[in-house]
Amino acid sequence: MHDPISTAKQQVRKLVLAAFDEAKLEGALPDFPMPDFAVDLPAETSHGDFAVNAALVSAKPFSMSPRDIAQALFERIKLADSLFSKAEIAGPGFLNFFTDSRFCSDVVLQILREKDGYGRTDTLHGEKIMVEFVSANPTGPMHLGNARGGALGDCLASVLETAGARVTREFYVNDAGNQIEKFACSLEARYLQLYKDDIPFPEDGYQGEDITRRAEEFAEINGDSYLSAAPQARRDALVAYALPANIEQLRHDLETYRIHYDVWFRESSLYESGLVNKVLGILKDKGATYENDGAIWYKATDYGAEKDEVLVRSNGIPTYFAADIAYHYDKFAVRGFERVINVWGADHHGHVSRLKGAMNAIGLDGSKLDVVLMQLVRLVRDGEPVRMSKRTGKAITLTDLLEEIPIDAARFFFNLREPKSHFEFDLDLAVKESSDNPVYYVQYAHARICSILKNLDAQGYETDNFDGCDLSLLCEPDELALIKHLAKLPFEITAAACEYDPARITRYTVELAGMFHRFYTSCRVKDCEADLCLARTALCRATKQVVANCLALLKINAPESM
RNA sequence: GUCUUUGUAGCUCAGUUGGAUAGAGCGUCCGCCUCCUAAGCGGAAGGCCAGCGGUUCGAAUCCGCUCAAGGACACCA
Repeated sequence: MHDPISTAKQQVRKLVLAAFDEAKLEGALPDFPMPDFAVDLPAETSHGDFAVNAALVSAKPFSMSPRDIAQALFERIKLADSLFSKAEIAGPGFLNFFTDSRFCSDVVLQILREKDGYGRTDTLHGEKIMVEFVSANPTGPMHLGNARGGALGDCLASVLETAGARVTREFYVNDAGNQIEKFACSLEARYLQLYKDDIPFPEDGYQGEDITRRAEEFAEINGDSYLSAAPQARRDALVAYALPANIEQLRHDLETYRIHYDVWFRESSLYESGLVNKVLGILKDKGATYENDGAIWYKATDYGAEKDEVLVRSNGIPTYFAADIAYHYDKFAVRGFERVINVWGADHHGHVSRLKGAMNAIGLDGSKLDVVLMQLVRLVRDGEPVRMSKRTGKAITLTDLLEEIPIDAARFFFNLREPKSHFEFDLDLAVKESSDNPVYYVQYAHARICSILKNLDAQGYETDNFDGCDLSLLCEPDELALIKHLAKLPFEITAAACEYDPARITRYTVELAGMFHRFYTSCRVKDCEADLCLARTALCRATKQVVANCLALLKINAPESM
């Protein structure tokens, strides 16, 4: 529950502000408030562990040169009893702070103590958050966009949990509305085609083989008994069979992908509970609707939109938009989520402001809804783009993908980049079980550590009890770099949670693996002096713990051997 | 046309919210196993941060315009 980086940053800030107050009292600096300044982690190790730009940002208001301000502050900074052993003025006026060896020792001890709890913070204070993701249409199998959305949403939820939120993972089942109608007509055509020639397939129907397969399954159970049934009854029966089967398939495929939902929320339940009508009533009472051409419209233009939207079609059936407003009413007003995050494909971006506006219109706070827009995936094989339209039926499905590449690789790759990046998924690379593939690089680090510990253990070395271990012996550059990176995990979790970017953790893990491999190459654990050996064993164990914690969060296996 | 995302090494991408000499992986070239896993490590080459202006101590990052690519603009979801 403790973040070493944030703690150190706060201490730096306090030290600088105390020095500033003293300098003001002594007349060395003018009696102005200190402007906001940053405490950064420099990329360059020679710039110390924490860099402060206070002197640069205050140069103008103080009408002084940055170096002079830095000097005045530097002379009054008291490092006694702090986490730092040294401060210095550098470059145009930065104040750089160097951590004491105690900082690194404490980090290793903290990890060994907190074990799989290391990385957790209370940043979000138990906030009740829903993450709704994938929510693929139950009219067919999932595609690669769902694969990305799944890995992203699931890991985002994990990151929020690790940052202290109470998170619900939810799948919105679109089991009502137009696409179900289309689904029914497609199934009906396939069913009839089993028995008759010259049955036309609907022009806008779902052409996937899965539809044909469901129709065949239905025929195996019911035979031709529905040939003579009334069309509506026939379609209802087909949907009553195929829809639950499809939903079960979605659930199964997602479980295979290691995604487990807390709630499967059905769109149809919004009609059954009357919530859609209730929300339409609220909008009407607020005067936010009007009638035109037999349809009920929502005055979106009153709430910042460019044009109005249909809520109820002239045929009396509410639109998806109406149901979505009701759905979000349910999320906030009925179930009391403090924050809701929806992971959507970027092709839905136009819907974001409309929905938020409508939430405001019915008295909710649209700013509590955050939508993570994810750019769609472009699949590439042999350097050629692969089309993935559901309607062509030639789509690569999530299931196809997972048969072709390991789940570890899929989850890793789909979480390697920011949601908003235009993603090019190289199938050939993901399939490769070689060092080109970064997931193996990370897993190998874990396996390597396990192997070291196993060897030490077999030879009678202590690998689990580090009482009295002198961790200050860890002072090689590669050791310090590794420990300082270990220290960043809680900070990275917080950043990933705040920025809705779980890919930060994947990248952090790759960097961590690299630092371990470097440490491994330059520092031998075995065959060195006993105290140093014990300290390095402790560092190995701590590193193993952090790699394992990250991979657990991403739901990627951490192998003991490879 | 309007809105939106993106443009950084040959390729795929980072860049800690405006900081110091712009980084990593892959690919290319050159090295490193008598030794805890070489699925590893080190080094070299590779850049007008799409372009032009602006804001200030300081810009890949912020604000305009231009160019290029993806996406959205339904009584679909």
